[in-house]
Amino acid sequence: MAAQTPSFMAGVPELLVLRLLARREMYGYELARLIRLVTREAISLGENVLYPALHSLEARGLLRARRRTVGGRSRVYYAITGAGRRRLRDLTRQWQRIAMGVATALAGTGP
Amino acid sequence: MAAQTPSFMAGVPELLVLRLLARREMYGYELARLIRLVTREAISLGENVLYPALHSLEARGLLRARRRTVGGRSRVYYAITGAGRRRLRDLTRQWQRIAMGVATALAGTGP
DNA sequence: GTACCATACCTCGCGCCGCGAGGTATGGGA
DNA sequence: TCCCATACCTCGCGGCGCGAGGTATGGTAC
Repeated sequence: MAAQTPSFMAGVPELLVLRLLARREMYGYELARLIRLVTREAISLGENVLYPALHSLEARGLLRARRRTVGGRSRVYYAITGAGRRRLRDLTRQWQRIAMGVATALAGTGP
Repeated sequence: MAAQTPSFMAGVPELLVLRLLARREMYGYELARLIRLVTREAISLGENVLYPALHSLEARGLLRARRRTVGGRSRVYYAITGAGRRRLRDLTRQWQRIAMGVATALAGTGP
């Protein structure tokens, strides 16, 4: 019924994850830190958001996961697939369309 | 489980409605058309999205509704309240924070 | 050796909300 | 009379963020 805190976050985790993994292979914990860094603390994804998102993306064939042990630590590295890159392009376009629309509306005359 | 089409639209209707009503009192159907116009077709809110949003905003005291008959047509006009304007400021800040973060992340070197 | 923290992964359940798919009523022009 | 634009509404599905939990291990400090 009542909207408490509309988060504006819908779809953003998927977009950011695909975007960052398009640069290089990474593991979950690393992604979480990098997202905070790269958005200058504006966006912070909890692990309860990040991990389910990664699993979903992998299940849909947009990411590929492989287990590696680095420095005694076991990690799950994720790499973007071809389908993932296509998806990234789509999402980027969608995001820019919406963001442009909102920006235009907000910019209209007056307070 | 699987995300089909993450819409990036969460919270956007509320933000746009408050923004446009901050300029002047309007009725639902008018809002729907104006949103398409003001976002240059980038955003189009169906009435199934708009009306529940208006009801929710009214129930939360962010809008005030009054019935008027204009040219034989019965319309429900909505006006923003003081709480509505405060909410608008909050949402605008939140939106800009997220949008800024995403833009920064997307702008990072190379696709 | 043990307390503690950062690292690194995970799940469950709630609740919000967009959205497809419907429905009703009326005024005005063809 | 038919039809369309206007003007309002509801129900139900399903995605998804997010709070709140849980587990295991390596390194550092006491």
